[in-house]
Amino acid sequence: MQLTPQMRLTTQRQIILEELGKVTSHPTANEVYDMVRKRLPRIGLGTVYRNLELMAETGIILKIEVGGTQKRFDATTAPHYHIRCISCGKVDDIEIPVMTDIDKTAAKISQYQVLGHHIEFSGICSSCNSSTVEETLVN
Amino acid sequence: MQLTPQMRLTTQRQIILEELGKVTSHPTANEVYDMVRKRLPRIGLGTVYRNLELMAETGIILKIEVGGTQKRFDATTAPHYHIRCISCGKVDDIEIPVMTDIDKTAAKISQYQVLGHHIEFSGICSSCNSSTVEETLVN
DNA sequence: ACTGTATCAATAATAATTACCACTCACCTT
DNA sequence: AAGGTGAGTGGTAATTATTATTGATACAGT
Repeated sequence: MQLTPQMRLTTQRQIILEELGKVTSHPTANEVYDMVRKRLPRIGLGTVYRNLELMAETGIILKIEVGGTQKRFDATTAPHYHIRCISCGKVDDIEIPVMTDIDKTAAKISQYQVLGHHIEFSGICSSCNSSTVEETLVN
Repeated sequence: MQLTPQMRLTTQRQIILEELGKVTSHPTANEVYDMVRKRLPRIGLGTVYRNLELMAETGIILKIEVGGTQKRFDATTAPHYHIRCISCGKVDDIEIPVMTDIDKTAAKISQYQVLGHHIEFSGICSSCNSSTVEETLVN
């Protein structure tokens, strides 16, 4: 973990980062909390929020603030796109090559200083797709 | 407004839709509430939320649920992309041609049944850009 | 060991949205 | 046009996700 001089490598931070790195999904703060709590039962939810936010600021992890009501976090910082299941809310990476040129196109036609872009696909994941209509109605 | 048989055309709905249609920005529910309240001072915030959600479901308007903490609404339902100012949170349309082919590419390489995609650019809008650092600190 | 600061866990506060409920009014039937 | 009915409303409470506060604790440098 890239630390600034006054930043401490605490057990909580190590474990939050380790657990986030273990999964390929994009957990919410609460899901990270559940994962970390198995190893650190006394950790506070606020600590998880604070540190995920902090790591996102320093660029160690990625904060995905897209569809859905909750923020999600991603240990992979290299630019990539996401796909969200509209049924269960799960977010996966999608291996579509990143379009580096459209930022320039955007800059030309808009009044904005363009910093980047993100693509989010929406769809239905395989597990939700195999569910029957009856099961979907239960959710 | 496209109504289902048991759906009623109330004054509230008409005015919400009218006011949303007047602006090219993408107001939040609360901003729509402020706009509508000028003509219907006794309208409830819940009514605005309920009807924006309903109109988004029936496809009359578009719900933009991407970056930022609040949902935003758009009277233009034709597919198009957005650009968000990371400083003030404002969302504008961006006139980049919609890529119809990448959904098929996404479908091929993912396990999902792909339904669509959305691109959100991020940047700094002209008014925020012209602000001095001092002014930015005040916000 | 002492002091200053970073971080913690617990909890309170906030922001955005949704749910609830008694009353109202848009629309159908006559 | 008048009456009946249930979808919709406004006001408020509840919920959800997140952030701030606080007092305690741990660590680094002297």
